[in-house]
Amino acid sequence: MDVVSPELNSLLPERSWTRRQLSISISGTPSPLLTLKPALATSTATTRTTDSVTGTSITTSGLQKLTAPFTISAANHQIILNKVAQATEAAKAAGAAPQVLKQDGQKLLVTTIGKPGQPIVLQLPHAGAKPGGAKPGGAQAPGEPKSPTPQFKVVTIGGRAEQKPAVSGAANQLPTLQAQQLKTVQIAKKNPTFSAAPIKLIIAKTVNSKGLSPQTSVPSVITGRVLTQTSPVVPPRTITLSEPHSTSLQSLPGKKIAISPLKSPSKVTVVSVASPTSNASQKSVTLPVNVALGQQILTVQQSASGSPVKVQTSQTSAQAVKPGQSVAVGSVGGSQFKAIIPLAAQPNVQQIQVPGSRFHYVRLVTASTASSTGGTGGTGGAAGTSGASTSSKPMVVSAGPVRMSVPIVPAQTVKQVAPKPLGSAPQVVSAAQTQQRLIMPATPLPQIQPNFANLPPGTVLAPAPGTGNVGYAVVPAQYVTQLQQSPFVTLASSSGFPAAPGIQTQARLPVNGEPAHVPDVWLLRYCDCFANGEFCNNCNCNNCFNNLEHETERMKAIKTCLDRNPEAFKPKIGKGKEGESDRRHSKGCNCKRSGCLKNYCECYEAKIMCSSICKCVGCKNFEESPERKTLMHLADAAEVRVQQQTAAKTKLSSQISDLLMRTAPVVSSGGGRLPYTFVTKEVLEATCECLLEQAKRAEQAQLPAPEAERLVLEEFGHCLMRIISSAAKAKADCSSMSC
DNA sequence: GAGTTTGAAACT
DNA sequence: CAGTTTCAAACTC
Repeated sequence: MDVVSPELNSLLPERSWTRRQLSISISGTPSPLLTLKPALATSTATTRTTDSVTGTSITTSGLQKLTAPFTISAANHQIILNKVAQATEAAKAAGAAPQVLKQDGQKLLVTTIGKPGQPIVLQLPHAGAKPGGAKPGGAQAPGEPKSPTPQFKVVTIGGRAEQKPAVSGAANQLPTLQAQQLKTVQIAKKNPTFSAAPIKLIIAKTVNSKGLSPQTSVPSVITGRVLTQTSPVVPPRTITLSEPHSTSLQSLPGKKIAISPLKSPSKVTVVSVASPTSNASQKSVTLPVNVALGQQILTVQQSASGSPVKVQTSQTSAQAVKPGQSVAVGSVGGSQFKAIIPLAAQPNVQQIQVPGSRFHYVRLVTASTASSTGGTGGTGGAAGTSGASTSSKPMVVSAGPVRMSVPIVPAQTVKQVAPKPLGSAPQVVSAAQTQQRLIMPATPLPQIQPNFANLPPGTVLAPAPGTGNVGYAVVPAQYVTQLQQSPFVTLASSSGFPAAPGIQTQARLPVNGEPAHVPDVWLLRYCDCFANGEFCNNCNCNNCFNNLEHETERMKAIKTCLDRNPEAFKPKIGKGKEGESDRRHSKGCNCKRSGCLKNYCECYEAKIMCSSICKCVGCKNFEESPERKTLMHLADAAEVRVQQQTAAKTKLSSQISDLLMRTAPVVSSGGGRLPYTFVTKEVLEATCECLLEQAKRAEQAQLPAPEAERLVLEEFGHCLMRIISSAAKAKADCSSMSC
């Protein structure tokens, strides 16, 4: 479950360590404290760094006792918890809340992901330790005692006693774990800004509601996870990982945030944020932990802006992700994460990819988002989203129906949302600008209520209450381009959804006000782009409605499809049942003639074998099928041949190119280097001079014209002969020199 | 490239 | 649930 190591404090503004509290709450959950699922040993420890405390039981404030032996030593600034796993296992068995060690308001969240019986060492900050560059240009809350920000060398989680640097090399590899999902996300480096306000770290996540525990239960549709630092004085401030300028996230050293998944208490998700101040800030930081089966680890790493981001999961191979791109892990409907990475190139457009959903979403952030100052935390189902010094608002996922939204403008004001170039502050095009047009009254579109679980195109992420005119639209990635090109403008309206306060709707119409033709939904059903939740782009489709110009109609079609089949936009290929590691078709194929050995078969096309849920006839796409084996062999052989041919072609091409380069004489002809080209500009000029000279001689001799022409032609022939002779000689010389 | 085959999706 | 329709991709020639 959600676990936060003390290093999380390094994410926070420079504040007194002893007054600092870290907590994790799920977006939408009222409790500001860490809602740790006790599936694995997790505990929250509040310690006093001035004293050395040893014992076996600490009464927590409202939480459980930590019965495991522990040692808190101020001398070495460590907290050693022994066999916490066992203790927390008991808590788990009892279904109890996470354990907390609490003294003087200082709280450490400890997880025992590792083996039972091995101690957990938490490196506490040294008294008087300096922030260590953790607060570049940060602001501190007025009146707040200025205290050094602790530097955490290491927080070892998972039964490892040795301390490791916060940023380590690739040597720290997770051990091979079965049924474990390792997810590594790098977060683009962000400009550090600071605020003393408490910080919430939100990792949006689509949640399978079935796996939600009471503590993490959120409104049924969507949820998020929030790491919260609470303060009795300053209202909580929320920062999402997606914030392009999220403050302390990148400015504090050594951050490892362990977050447990919402879905299942048996899973543990670890978010590790590398230190940007470290020289190895871009290196992979992997928390060396032993994780039990079924655990899920999400490692969030920080990297310099502009550097590629790698996403590593246990299911998919590493792939390069550009800064600003969203990184998606997991799959829709499961315990997946939606890690939102700031879009470096377009600060006000953040792409969000929902794992497995094949959708590419972007978050549109307006200037008001960036400039808005401070706000109280979220209310009700929606987590707090206001950020005092952040340039963009955290994505807030809320319960209930979610509706597409763009930055909402009060009254009749129209805002055009368009990606801005890198470096430019997010802006909202005001109504006075030329491209703005008032399209339609701000009325809700109740018919557009996509289910966030499915995250169809146009899903809305609502702004937090009290955050002003800020909305978030989750739209397909193509939306970004189309927003730039489209003559349409968006008009948002207030939401009428009681279950989703702040969720707003939008409606779009052509600029000329003409009502868009309602497309035949049927036409969209067979469009792969539409089925994939994408806008058509460079397709050959005629009268295409799957574009931004027909967004309203498209949204209706989406809703129609979802009404008909709530899983219409979910990927067909997913993981099998519990224990089935292989992928399989969610519905199974229905082939009759192809024997499931042609690409007509969706199973075969996905390179998976048919399963028991398939209704195919004469299926030959199973493990022992000789036809399938033969086909596989043939395919492999064909692939080998293609590779060999490609290699041969490449080699031949290279040889020819090399030969031409070596045999080409160094003869300049108009700047070009032409092989065996001797008719250069100089040769031509010389030849012409010879011909002219011959003509002058004929003229001086007063020869008749035909005779003069004959002399000129003869001279031309002599010139050609000399050119040819020179070329042959040069070639012979080149051959003799083996050049 | 045109025509045919095939299966998914939607409809009845 | 079965049959039909429609469609687009896969496939064949």
